[in-house]
Amino acid sequence: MKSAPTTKTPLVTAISGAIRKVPRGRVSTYGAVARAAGYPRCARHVGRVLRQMPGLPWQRILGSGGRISLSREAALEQRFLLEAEGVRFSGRRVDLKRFEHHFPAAARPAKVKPKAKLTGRELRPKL
DNA sequence: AAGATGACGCCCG
DNA sequence: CCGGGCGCCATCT
Repeated sequence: MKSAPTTKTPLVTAISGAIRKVPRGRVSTYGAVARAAGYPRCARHVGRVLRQMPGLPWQRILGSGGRISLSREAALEQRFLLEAEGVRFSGRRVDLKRFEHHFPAAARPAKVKPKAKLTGRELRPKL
């Protein structure tokens, strides 16, 4: 097999827990889930968890801006499942204003390196 | 132990 | 709006 069956690291537990809280008819994003789980910089790992943990409402997790971040076919299925539970699309994306699930409160940021508070390109002076 | 990976996110042109 | 690039970071090989 390719990867470990159920690698239950704290990160996986926290992230899958957050994903499970997204109710039917609502959606969230990789980044939001990561933050809610206490791992603000681990948006990428959310996808990994969705892949390895069975039983998660994977279709409710979207990329930033409410866009589906899966390959064509899988994207079709995700959209289909979401529409089936009442989530509607505006073009290629879901209107997060109306369907995004708001997590109560992000657990205390797990031991993530303090690093900089700046985001994305900004922490790179590039000059 | 070092390098590669990836269901991401953000900025730029 | 879209593609190109790079930063993040836990896991996997």
